[in-house]
Amino acid sequence: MPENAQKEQPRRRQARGERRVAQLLEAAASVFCTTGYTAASTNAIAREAGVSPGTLYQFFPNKEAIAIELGERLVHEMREAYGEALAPVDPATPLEQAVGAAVDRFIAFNCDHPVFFALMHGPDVPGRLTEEHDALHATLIGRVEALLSSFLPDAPSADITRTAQMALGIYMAGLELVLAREGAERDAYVQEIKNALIRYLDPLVGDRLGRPGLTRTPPR
Amino acid sequence: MPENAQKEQPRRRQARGERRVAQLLEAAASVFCTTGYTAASTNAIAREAGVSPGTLYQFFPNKEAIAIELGERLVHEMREAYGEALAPVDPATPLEQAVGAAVDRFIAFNCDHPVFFALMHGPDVPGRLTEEHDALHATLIGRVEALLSSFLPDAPSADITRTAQMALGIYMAGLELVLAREGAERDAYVQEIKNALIRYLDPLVGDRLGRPGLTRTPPR
DNA sequence: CCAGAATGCGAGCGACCACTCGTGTTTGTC
DNA sequence: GACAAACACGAGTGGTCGCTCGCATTCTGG
Repeated sequence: MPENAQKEQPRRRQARGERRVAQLLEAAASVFCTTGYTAASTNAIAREAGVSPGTLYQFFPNKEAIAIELGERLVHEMREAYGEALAPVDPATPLEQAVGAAVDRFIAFNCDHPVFFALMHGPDVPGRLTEEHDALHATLIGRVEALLSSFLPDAPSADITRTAQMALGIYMAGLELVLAREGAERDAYVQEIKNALIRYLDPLVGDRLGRPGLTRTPPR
Repeated sequence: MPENAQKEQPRRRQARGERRVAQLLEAAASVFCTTGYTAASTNAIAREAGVSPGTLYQFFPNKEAIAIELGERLVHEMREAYGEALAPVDPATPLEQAVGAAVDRFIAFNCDHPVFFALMHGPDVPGRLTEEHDALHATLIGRVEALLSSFLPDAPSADITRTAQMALGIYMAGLELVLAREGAERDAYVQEIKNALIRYLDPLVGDRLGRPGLTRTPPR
C-alpha cells in the first residue's frame, strides 16, 4: 500500500476556508468560555460564528475536534510563553524577581485567553484534551521541580514534588481570583499571588546558604 | 384561599420512604462524585440505588432537587464542622495551632464527603446550588476576615478581604491535591497546606505587636 | 469559459435524557 | 379483612443535541 498511512490527508483549503476555521474557533472560544465545553452546543457555536451547522462540520469532524484544535493552538502559544517564563533561571537572581516575572507572564497569557482556564480546568473536557492538559501540567511541574532542585540539591525528590505541586496550586487558586476581577483590583490580586508564592518558597530557598531569607519588617 | 401558601406540603412518608431517600441520596453522591452533576443521568442514579426511574421521581421532583437536597445536608453538616473550626479564636493562640486545627477539620470533612468538593466546585452545578455554595463561601470568607481583623485592626478592609480570599484559595488548591492522594502522601500534603497558610499569614499577623513572626533559621 | 472541487445551507435523523403515567404491590388504619 | 395512601415499576413521551445529507453557490486551474 504505497500511499496514505496518514489518518487524514489535509484536504486542500482555500483562503475562505482558513478564515472560517479561525472564525469558528473564535466563536467556540467565546461559547466555551461562557458555558463550558459540554453545555456548549455545536449549533450555538455555528450561530455565534454566523454560519450554519452544516458549515461547521465542513471543517471539523465533530465537537471534540473543535476543542482539541483550540486547545492545541493555546498550548502551543502557552509553551512559548512559559518557555520564556520558567526555562532559564540563574540561581543568583532573587526569588522575588524570578517569581514576579513568571507570574506576570502566566497571568498575562491567561487574561488574554480566558478560554484556556475554562477548557483546561473544567471537569467536563473530552478525554483527548485531558491528556493534553496533563502533559502540560506535568511539564510545568517538572520545570518547577528543576528550579527547586537547583536551589535545594539535598532535598528528597518527594519533598520537591510536593512543593512544586503546592506552588502551582497556589498560583492556580490565585489565577481564578484574578480572572474574576478587573482593573486595579485585579492588579492587587496579582501582587497577592506573588506575595503568597514568595512567602511560601522563601523559607526553603532562603536557607540554602544559611541566608536568613526575606527581610522581615524590622523591629524598628 | 385559606390553605397552602406553602410551595409544597411535605407529603406523608413511611419509614420505607425515608430509607429510599437516603439510599437515593447516597447513590446520587456516588454518581455525582464520579461523573459530575450534568453528566450524571437520573437513570444511572436510580440504577445505582437499585430502583426504577419512576421510583426516584416519587421522592424528588427533578434532577436538580436531588443535588439541592444532597447539598443542603452537606452544608448543614459543614456548618457544624466549621462552626467549631473557625468560630472562637483567642488572639493569643499561636497561628500554627489555629491554622492547623481549622485545616484538619475541613480536610477531614472533605475526605469523608468527597461529593462536597465535586458538587460545589463543578462549573456545571445548577443555579440553586450555586447560590448555596456562594452563601457558604461568603460566610467562610466573612469568618476569615473577622479573624484577620482581630489580628490586624488597622488594615484596610480591602486588604483583609483579599488576604482572606487568597488564604481560602490556598486551602482549596491544597484540598484538591489532598483528595487526589491517599495514606501517608495525603498526610504530607495536609501538612503542606498548613505550611503554606502559616507562611502566608504569619508575616501579617506576626507583625501585629512588633513580634518578628515565625522564628526563622537564625543567622547563626 | 467550464468542469470539478471547496464552501455553504438547513431540514432532518438517531440517540440520549429528564421526566410521566398507568398499573400493580406493600403498608398503615379502622 | 377492607380501604386508602404510599411505594414501586418500566415502557413511553417530548425535547435537545450532535451530526448527516442532498443540494445550491463560489472559487480555482486549465
